[in-house]
Amino acid sequence: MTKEFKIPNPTIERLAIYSRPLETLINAGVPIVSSEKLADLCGVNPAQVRKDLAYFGEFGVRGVGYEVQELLREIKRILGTDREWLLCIVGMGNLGMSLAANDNFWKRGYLLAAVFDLDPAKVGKRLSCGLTIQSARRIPQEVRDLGIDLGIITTPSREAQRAAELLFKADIKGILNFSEAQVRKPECCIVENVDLSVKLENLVYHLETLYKEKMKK
Amino acid sequence: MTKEFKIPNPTIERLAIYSRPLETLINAGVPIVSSEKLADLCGVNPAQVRKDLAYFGEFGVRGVGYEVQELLREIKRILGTDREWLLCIVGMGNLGMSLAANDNFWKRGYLLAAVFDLDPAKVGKRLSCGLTIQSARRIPQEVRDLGIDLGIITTPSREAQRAAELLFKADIKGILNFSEAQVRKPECCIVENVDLSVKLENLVYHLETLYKEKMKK
DNA sequence: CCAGGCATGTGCATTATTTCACAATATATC
DNA sequence: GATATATTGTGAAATAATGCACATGCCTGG
Repeated sequence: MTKEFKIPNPTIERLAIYSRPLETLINAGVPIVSSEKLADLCGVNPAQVRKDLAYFGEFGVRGVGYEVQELLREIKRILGTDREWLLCIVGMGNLGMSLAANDNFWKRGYLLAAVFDLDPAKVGKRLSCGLTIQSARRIPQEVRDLGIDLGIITTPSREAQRAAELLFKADIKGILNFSEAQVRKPECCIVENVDLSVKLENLVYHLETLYKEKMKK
Repeated sequence: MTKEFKIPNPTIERLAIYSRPLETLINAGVPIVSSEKLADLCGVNPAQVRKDLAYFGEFGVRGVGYEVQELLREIKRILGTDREWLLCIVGMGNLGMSLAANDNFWKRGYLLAAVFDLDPAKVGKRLSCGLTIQSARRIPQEVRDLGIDLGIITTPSREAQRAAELLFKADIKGILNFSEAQVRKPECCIVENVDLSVKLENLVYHLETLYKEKMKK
């Protein structure tokens, strides 16, 4: 099939999800996995798994299942995580520092190439990963020079726009925005927002609703 | 209208999103906001804003707009963030520590009541917020005693299930799971997964796709 | 007190996503 | 080699979410 048309966004997110248990299965030496098993491991519908994969090709063998290693390789190729991506972090507060030190990020072929902060007091500080915090003013230059692909914004909300502008100046292609602010962006740059409290509030809503329903009965 | 039936999940997530610029507008002393303005601030469609709100009542005035303070109050009431929620964090690695210190979380009426770790070496360490890291073994007892509503899992993936089990033992109602592992859970507990690398991979996919398309032309 | 303007609330069409159900096709068994 | 069994790939149905377009109703100014 391999239609390159209109892949649903949820499909992309799930492909990343699928890759987690696949890694585990590889470590466990499991050679083959069925859509049913994989779906179960990810908490989704088996037909969903098959359809998601079918957007990109026929990776399975009927009556058998999917070869685990091959499937993971294909998913990585689809997502683009089979090559190295250079990243930088802007905003070395708690969250920024924690991401810089977070294995889950860096073990998957992402390479943290620079870290910046708007606060002069933080500039010059050395991280355990070997990088030194640079002034955010250096972003346009440094991002270009190093060929950084992607920026992560972990500044306070009020500084997020400024951080973003600096990244735009370097013609950065993508931004992962952990601040709560909506960032105004040029056409050419993709911004993905990750608002951690939204998830928390979502959870609270569902708990509250559950509780209210219980009260009614 | 006030149908309490079948609220779309995306609606809930957006309500939380709407509350961010509303806080800013309040600080700026703006009394009224239109669905168009709010939609613009959040990067969504104005009709969407109106429809989302309409699920829960009529909060606006036709020909005028929404009273900012009242709207925020209503949204908080809907989400359940108008009352205090007690939280605990399990897994005091980089991410756990960073969340514990993250204002965005605690300023919104959430109260961090306890922090735990499975690693004995970390137990006893004191955080800047005043809490002391406790052994995860104490979770069932402590969560009950303090009446903690909600747990945040920031352990490595391989320990996530164990952390979750301990929380289940205390009959916790909700879990925000930052590990990459899918957690098997009983019916009565709501688990919300937040996989930070998924977002990164999503971004990478879109960049890669954009790039490939550019190559074709 | 009425008319004009404006922004909400909402029925309905459209679009997107999920799930079902089954044909297709591989392997294992006899 | 035929048959039973398993599991994929996929069209079509069902479900969910979005966005349009306009009737509705409030406010202002004359």
